[in-house]
Amino acid sequence: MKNKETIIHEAQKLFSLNGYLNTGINEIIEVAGTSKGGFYNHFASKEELFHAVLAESQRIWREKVFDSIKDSESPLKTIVKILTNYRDKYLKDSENFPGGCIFITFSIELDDTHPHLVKEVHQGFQGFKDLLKRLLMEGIETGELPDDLNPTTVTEMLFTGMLGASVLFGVDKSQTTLDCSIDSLIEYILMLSNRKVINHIRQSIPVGIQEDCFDTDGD
Amino acid sequence: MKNKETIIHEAQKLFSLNGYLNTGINEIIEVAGTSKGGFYNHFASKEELFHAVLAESQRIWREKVFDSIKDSESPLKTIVKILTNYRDKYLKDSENFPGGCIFITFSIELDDTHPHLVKEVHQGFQGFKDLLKRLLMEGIETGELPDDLNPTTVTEMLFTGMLGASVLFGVDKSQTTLDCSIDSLIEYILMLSNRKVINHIRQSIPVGIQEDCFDTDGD
DNA sequence: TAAGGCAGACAGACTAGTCTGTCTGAAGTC
DNA sequence: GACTTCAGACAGACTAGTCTGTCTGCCTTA
Repeated sequence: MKNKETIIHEAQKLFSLNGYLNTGINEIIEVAGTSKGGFYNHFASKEELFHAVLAESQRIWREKVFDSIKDSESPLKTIVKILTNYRDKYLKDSENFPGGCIFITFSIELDDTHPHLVKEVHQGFQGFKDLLKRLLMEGIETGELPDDLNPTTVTEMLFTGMLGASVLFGVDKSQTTLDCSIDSLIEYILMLSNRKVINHIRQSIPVGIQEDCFDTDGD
Repeated sequence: MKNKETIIHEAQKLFSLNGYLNTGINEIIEVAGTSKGGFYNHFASKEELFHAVLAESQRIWREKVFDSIKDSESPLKTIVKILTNYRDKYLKDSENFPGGCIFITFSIELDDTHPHLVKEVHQGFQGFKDLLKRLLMEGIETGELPDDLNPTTVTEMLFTGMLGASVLFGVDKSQTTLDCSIDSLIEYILMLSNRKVINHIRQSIPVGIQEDCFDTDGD
């Protein structure tokens, strides 16, 4: 591996663990086995390294999350495959991302202080949400999902579930917890796929309702 | 407001926005309208301030999230109230937490580099999960929830959903998105509360299943 | 006068980035 | 093949500025 690639790879790991702002150039060059001169020969600034790491992370993310997904497969199968890929091939990839999902780390760390850096990250989030929504709408078309299902709501549920699972995994590093989180999401989307039953349920639950729809104790 | 309280309050806001490591003492004392001497007269170190801010944040969190929750209410009502409180009274509280959930910020930022600082945060996460699980089990006892519901799985789903909603809200600052995320969670728990229907669904969906349970295109 | 609270100069360790010089290996010439 | 030239990768001392934390002394209040 060339020096530049080594720097990107090691920086990616350190950024994933410590964040961008709290990883020093000195730390990076030490781990990468190079020097200030070696570093600044390849990168004009730390920020340029950030963009290189982000691009590489996105490449790996796509590679992992969309692994063995065929266009011919049903939309629902694709969503489930994305969820398991995200869990097993991306989040558990401690070689590239030992500190957990690097996009969440960047986002939390930089969104209020360095918005220009995370703009790209947020665009990635939005793009992924759009993809999920598109798959859900395709699922409605193919009949796998009920046609009164709200794709926006379900997309939000899936996406926040994935974000939350990553955060929690970063916290306790427990693969069991992670498995459970993602399994719950899969269960959720499969539950929705049973059309007759779900139609009946959803009719009685408008969005935004709070207390008055379940009077079990009759107060 | 006394000088010490002002420092804690302003530090809380800055930590919420920039994180702990990336907020300087100079920035804090400037916003708080004091000086190094004024600061170190009240706090032995920046770390001592961290603990003071954390304690204050936890106090506010409890106050907001458990606001107007009565012991007499049904477990399911309590869960829904916690979810709406979390959204409307805690996450939208830009006076105290302009940068979003401070516990997630701390957790993401510090879990790999300063584990001793976030230990308390993670204990708080666990305590809240335990509370949710207890409420779910109570709900099963009262008959609001089906008795074959897996409290661990549902707890995980609710908790990761809340985490994810906070992260996403921190990203796009859209109250609409936040409302949608939390509404989806409420919808989810209400969906589970319909016992007869859910029993039927859940029988056919074992945890951890992936592709082979929905052969819609028969390959 | 005594004491606590606080302002701000300061120390020393850190940061990102610069600059000078060295070393290696490829290309060109005899 | 032997020698020269030179581009560019790289090492590491350096600058300028930031960080946390210390210390002295002033100012207010009792």
